[in-house]
Amino acid sequence: MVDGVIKTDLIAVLVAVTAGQPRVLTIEEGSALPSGPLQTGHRSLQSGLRAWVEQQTHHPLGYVEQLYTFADQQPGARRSISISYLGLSREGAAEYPGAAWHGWYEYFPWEDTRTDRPCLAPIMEALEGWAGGAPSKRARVAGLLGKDGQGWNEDLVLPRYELLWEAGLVPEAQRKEPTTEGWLAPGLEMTHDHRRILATAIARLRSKIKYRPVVFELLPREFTLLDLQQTMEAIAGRTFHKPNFRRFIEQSDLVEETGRLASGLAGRPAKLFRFRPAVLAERSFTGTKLPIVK
Amino acid sequence: MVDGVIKTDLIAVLVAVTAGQPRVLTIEEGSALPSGPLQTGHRSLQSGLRAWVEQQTHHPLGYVEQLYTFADQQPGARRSISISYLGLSREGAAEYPGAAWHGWYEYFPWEDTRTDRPCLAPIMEALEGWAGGAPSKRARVAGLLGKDGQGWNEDLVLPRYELLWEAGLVPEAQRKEPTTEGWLAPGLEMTHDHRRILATAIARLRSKIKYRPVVFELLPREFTLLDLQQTMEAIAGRTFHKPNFRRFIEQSDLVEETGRLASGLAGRPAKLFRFRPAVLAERSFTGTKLPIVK
DNA sequence: CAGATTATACTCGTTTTGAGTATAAATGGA
DNA sequence: TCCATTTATACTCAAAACGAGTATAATCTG
Repeated sequence: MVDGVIKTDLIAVLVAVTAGQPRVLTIEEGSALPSGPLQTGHRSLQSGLRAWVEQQTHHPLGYVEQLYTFADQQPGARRSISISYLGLSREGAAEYPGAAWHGWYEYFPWEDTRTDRPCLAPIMEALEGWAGGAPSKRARVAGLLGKDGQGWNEDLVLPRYELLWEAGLVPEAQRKEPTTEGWLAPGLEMTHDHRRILATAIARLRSKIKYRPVVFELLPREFTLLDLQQTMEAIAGRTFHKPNFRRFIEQSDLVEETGRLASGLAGRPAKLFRFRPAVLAERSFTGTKLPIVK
Repeated sequence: MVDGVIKTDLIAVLVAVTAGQPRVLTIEEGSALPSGPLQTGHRSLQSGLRAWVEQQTHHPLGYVEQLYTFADQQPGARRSISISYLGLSREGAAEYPGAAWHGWYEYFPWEDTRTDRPCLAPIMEALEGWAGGAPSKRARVAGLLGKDGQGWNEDLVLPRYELLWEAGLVPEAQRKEPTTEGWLAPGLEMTHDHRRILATAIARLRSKIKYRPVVFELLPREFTLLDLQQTMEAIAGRTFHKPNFRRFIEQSDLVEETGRLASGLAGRPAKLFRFRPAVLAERSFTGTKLPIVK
């Protein structure tokens, strides 16, 4: 093996939000993300990624941004590099055999604070058992999970996952060094470090949506303000204060009325909006915080 | 050449702030960043980076975070991947032959808005000439450079550099397709795409410093509030309102008094501060905007 | 000791947040 | 038909944060 010469994989986390649930495009029964090796024929990293995703899922790749580059440390085996990407899109009508959309909270049930989280209590208990009397470990658990949801920071998806890994509460951790068969946190598993990559993608999207207008990649051309709010709530895993959310959207000059009304549903019909052209051409939306309900 | 097997380089942007000037560690007379191929002996990407930086500059690598992964598209040549990193540190006393700290505004004179920028007028002029009558190009120029510093967004370092590249105003652009010998923007050049990587690093740091307490990596253990302000100003390339900056720091619970006073300089001696332990253990500092002087 | 220099402490009006209430326009069943 | 239900939209109001100043304190220099 020549120094500096290495196998390179491209991995995609493709996200859509359907009916208030964020979903991720998977292959192999939801246990893996679309991926494949970078090949000589690929003109660029992104076009290589595009080729693999379209071959494996027949889903077109829209907005894409780079996430992170990992090195796999397989002892004995050839080293490999994984370059991961986050893509935003909408769930298509056509399904392709082998490809399926899965709710991302199936993989991270503790990350959805919009509803009650029955899983949280046992996780806290297991983590406190793991931390024992060590003050630094106890502080880490408290800082990442918060006391009864107090001070929950939705951006810390990856540190929380890594904490569960260190505590041996996710099956992936058992793969490398199978210790005592203990209690495991709920949530679907993935091959290799794909679940870790998904955690990275969720964190990135949760953080980015606050200061960059990327939501519109996830919505149809026309939508109601409630659609917009629920899409952002789904991603953040939190609920927002409705009047303040509207004010926030108005102030940021994000959308404009189309003049049409939504129909069919119960209650007073909502106005339909579209994103303003300046927003689509990448604009501010800067710095403001989301009006999260306490 | 086997599919998916590729040469991988590690590149470091090491930043320090000395005497109110941000500096970057370079080799080869300031024309290149420390870098080298990933090797079999390297235990991880970061440890490989560490080895190269220490070999080429004898400077220890402290806080490091990944920046971006590029693919080089050399027609005919073997494809290569570059994984770039941002490191924060302090300028050491010892110098190593071949390694040198250069002010980062030597490479991007137009990015330092703390003082007058005589370079800005000719750059605007050249860009307006390039844009001609095309409205989309004119809008892009106006949005990125602002009208006489109005609405300058310090985070857009990379888009501005790319604009200059497209307009043929940086020498790197001439390397690929040497066109007419026109006027060039001031600023030092670098090999390959190293100046582009530096732009990425500056942008990342400017953005990150607003919502994460990373400054302390750049300051000594004890410092005055003015030291802190000037370090942040150097990075942002802007000046802040002093009373409001102090209020901002107090509110964010970032620092605590050490009880000692700075000595030796003119004027009333300043209290010395240190970062609070909770900050070093990665805490909030979230969302707030910097008190920029208008 | 006077003046320059730097640090630090307040003030004050404006904007932005957080939280809540009131009214409007549809649907659906009694 | 009418009334309860549901959803949308429009205001209100106090607290906190922000932007832009001014005033005072403690040093050094000559």
